[in-house]
Amino acid sequence: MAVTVRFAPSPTGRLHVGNVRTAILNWLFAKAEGGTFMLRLDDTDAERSTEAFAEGIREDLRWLGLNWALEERQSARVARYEAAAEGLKRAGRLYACYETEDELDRKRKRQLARGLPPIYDRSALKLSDEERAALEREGRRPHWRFRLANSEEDLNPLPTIVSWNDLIRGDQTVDVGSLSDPVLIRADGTFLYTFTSVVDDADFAISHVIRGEDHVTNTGVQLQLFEALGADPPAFGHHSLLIGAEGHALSKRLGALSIESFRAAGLEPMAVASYTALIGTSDPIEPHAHLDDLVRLFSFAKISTAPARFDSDELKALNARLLHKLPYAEVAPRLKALGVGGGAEFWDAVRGNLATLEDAGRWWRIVSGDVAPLSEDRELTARAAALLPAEPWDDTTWDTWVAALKAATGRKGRALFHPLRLALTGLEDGPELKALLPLIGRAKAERRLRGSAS
RNA sequence: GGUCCCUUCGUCUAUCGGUUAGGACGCGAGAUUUUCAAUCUUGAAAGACGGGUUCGACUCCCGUAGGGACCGCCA
Repeated sequence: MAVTVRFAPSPTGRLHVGNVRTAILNWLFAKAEGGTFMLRLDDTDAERSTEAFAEGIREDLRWLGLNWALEERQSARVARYEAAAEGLKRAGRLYACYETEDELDRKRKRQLARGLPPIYDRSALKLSDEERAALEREGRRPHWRFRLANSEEDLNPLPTIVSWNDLIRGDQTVDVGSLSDPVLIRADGTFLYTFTSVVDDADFAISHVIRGEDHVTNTGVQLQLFEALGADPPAFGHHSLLIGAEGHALSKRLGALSIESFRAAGLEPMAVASYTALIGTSDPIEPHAHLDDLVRLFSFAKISTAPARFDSDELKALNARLLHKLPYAEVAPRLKALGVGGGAEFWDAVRGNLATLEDAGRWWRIVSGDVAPLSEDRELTARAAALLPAEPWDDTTWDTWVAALKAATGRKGRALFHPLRLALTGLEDGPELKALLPLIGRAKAERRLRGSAS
């Protein structure tokens, strides 16, 4: 069977870590199986869905390198949903309800107050044709519910326990007998996610649905919908959700966790991809330079069922580690775009000190641009300037120079190197001076050691 | 109120009845860099709690506690 998976965000916001974990798990699985990855925009909520968010989501996906073979949007498939709904109505699985949202809300509260589960009581099922007509005359428009199998109400009881073998969680069961019949069609005639998702999964022959564990009960309902629609259901896999570093639900301050913000903070897409693909799995969370590496690692068996903590400090550290191991060839074009020169020699000198790639630009300016030196010990740096060897310089220059300086001043260790670093770079810390010195060059080095900006 | 899921070093996790409970990140130490960072080596660090079952439980069962999810005319 051909593998086809879909990532189905609703364009009501930008992508965040949780979303992206679902996206990348789907993408990785598709690639591992030589299958198809589809982007489906679930925009049935017209109130909140916007084209700007849809484009933002595409942008986020592209930035991560998660390409999709086809794209669909649910708002364009209404005719198809109408046809499917007709079939359900004919089969008696879809029934008209006339309660207002207010009435339903009160009903739920009453049930809860009495210690009962807030389940729809199916009173609409008992309405006579005359009653329905009267309600319609009042101006009420019906919304439609899908009648779940329920042995209590059915003359020919269907089993209420729905089960499947979850790709990640193993054998799962959901008792739909304890669930409300889901509303599939709003009073205004528009369709709800539970329904459109199933119709689409069937129509596009989705073979595997990989999503968050917040959907496990939905799966019970949707499995019944597949059956009612006469469609073969896909396999399901539900991963755990991410929680915050403090150990509580993540959903709160999602803005700070958007992919957009990671990009703005200068994080590497592969750091974000590595982190989201590996967190909550038994593989070590290590930086990988290519999505292919993550594809090779992918396995449902490695995905844990316990919620994992997302820690942005860990993401940042992973980003730094990724940069530290990246060879020059991988970053050369991007360095050029940042206006960074110096070739591989420069990159190898500074990469161990980078938190983001932009930092390379900072070091390039220190090496090639103007730096206001900090004078901690004018006498020492003046002696140092006088002892600077003649050019040409190479990677032995530093050792020769330092040996001479040490002999002349008797200084060593921090007392010797700290003033030199401050004068040469204007900073407390940074890459090895031995590698930096030839990059700075004699003229600049001398002026900086003498205390003038250069 | 109901249903489902989870709980091993600080963090992500391995173990699928018998292990010195392993790895990775982080942390400590050492080496190297005659400074800082990077790098290498090395060390400390864990089975939530209480009951069972068993010759033997991290592993199986029950309970407790804690955490997560769902119960929408959101997705």
